[in-house]
Amino acid sequence: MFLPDRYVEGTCPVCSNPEARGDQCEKCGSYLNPTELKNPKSKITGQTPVVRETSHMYFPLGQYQQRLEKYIGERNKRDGWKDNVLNYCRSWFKDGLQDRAVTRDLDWGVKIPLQGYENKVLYVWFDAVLGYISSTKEWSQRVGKPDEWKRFWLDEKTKYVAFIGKDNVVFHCIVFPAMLMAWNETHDEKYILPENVPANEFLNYEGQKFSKSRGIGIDVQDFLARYPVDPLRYYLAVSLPEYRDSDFYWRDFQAKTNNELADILGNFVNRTLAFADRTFDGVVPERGPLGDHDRQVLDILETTPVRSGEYYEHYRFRDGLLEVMNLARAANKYFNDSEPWKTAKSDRTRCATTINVSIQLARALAILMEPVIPFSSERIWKMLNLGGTAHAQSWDEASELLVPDGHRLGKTEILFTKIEDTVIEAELGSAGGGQPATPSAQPKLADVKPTITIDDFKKLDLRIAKIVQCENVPKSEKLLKLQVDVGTEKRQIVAGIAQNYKPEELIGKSVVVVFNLQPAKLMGQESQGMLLAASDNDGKLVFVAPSAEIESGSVVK
RNA sequence: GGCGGGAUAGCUCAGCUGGUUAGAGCGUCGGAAUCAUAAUCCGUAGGUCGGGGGUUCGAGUCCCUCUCCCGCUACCA
Repeated sequence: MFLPDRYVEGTCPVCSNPEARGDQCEKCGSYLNPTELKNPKSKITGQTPVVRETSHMYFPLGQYQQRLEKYIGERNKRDGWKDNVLNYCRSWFKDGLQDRAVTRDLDWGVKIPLQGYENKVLYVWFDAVLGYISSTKEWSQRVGKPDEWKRFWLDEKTKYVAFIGKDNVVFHCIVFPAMLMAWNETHDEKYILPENVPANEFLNYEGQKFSKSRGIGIDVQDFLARYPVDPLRYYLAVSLPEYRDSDFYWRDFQAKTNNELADILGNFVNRTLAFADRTFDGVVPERGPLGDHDRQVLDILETTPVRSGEYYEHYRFRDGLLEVMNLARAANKYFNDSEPWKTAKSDRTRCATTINVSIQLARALAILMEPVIPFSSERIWKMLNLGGTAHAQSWDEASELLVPDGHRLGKTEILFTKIEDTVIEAELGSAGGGQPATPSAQPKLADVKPTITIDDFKKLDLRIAKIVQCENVPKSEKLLKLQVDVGTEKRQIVAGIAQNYKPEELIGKSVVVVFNLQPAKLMGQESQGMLLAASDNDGKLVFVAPSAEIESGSVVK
């Protein structure tokens, strides 16, 4: 078989690290080809791999370095790229871009659609980015407009922004643009290049990394079956990992939903419409002469779309959203300061003006919040009984007072339901605060291996061994060095169970070992065999032991 | 161990090329108000900007070092 690059191990030509992988040296970070390694060894068998001739297709990435640097420089100047993205790219340019093989000799993956290449597949990141284009083509066929995809990829006026996580910067800033440049050189169809790649950091879950296999995190389907989508969208927008990793905390989710969405935004819309309903029979009252309070809040209304829009244009979503929420806060203050419940009795004109302006504010909020909470925005729009959709309104006209006097309002309803403590506690598990939620999905079992014969099994020589001595392996996090008695002799076994057992608690214990395993060196320590242990999905690990006392060296079969 | 990213108010985070009394949202506490999903509004408190050096007239912001977190990776049960 052809070894995948990463299964070839050898000495790094850059930093002489003896354990560099065929695709990358972990020590110095260099990206390598397997043949660049000195003393290459198969990671599977330990044998020296033989270089077998095969033909691969290469992408001449090196030829594009200058153009890529120019391209990124220009786009940065035009659209302001993020520092972390630029730094990442610079380090690549500094090392010099290398030509990259874009095919692999694997039996899975996207096949090369050419004669003579039946056994080859595309390198995963080469086809993944192309999938962006393929999927729009597929979509346009499905909707019966086979050319519609061209609007996305071939129209110079289209602004292509790649929203990604920090681990994908190189493919979206360097590899994919180079691929598109290469195509554009020789074809009449000219593809557009990313205008910006505002990579985010990572979103974690209750202080831990999201992990599907370990069941850590949220299953969106599952989540949406229990909660409406808008609070999640709001929470994600407000805690987006724009500059550093951030966390999804259930407590925080609850607080943002209750204290911000429901209390500030939802309550303003509600108190305004409820007031209009009761005092003006659900009809927009006439806006009279403006007072100081009116003018103040209208000033804020006027600048909000501009300021917020400015942030959004620069991919600063948290700040953009904060500006809009500040408008909602100002609206509440305005309502308070104007005291319409008093002027309703003392100064009807004044009261009418306050409510009129408040309704204009509600309309503006529906439009300005729409990118983040589209469904709730449409609900506000309906409550205001305005035609069309909030989505279709012009951002810049959000600040105009377009709800006419005498307009009949729709039915008022609660916009956001608060999340009770008990619900959050249930999510966190009865064990209580701060703990990650128990995975709702079934734990994933290890892949089932192919059936073996009894003869295969007989190749294993399993024996009972008693641990007579045990110590930590220096500079290792997982390894313990064991001296075991296997009846006829003593052996040294290195086992990766240091995170689950302390050396002293193992002494005197009987375990099962693989007696005829080829010896290996781990962290410089000779290991003559292998200790059997069981592990679960959370990395918990227990060694296998006989159920009763039995002589060391006994054969397990 | 290697590589990378962090460490700023109780919490979540902003602080650009170093420059006046370090900011926001939420939370705390006190007050006002009562139209509203007990929602709102005002005010208050709270930080040796992880520790220690250094550069500088001046550092959260630059350099060195240490500590601690997190991730990846190597150790493969």
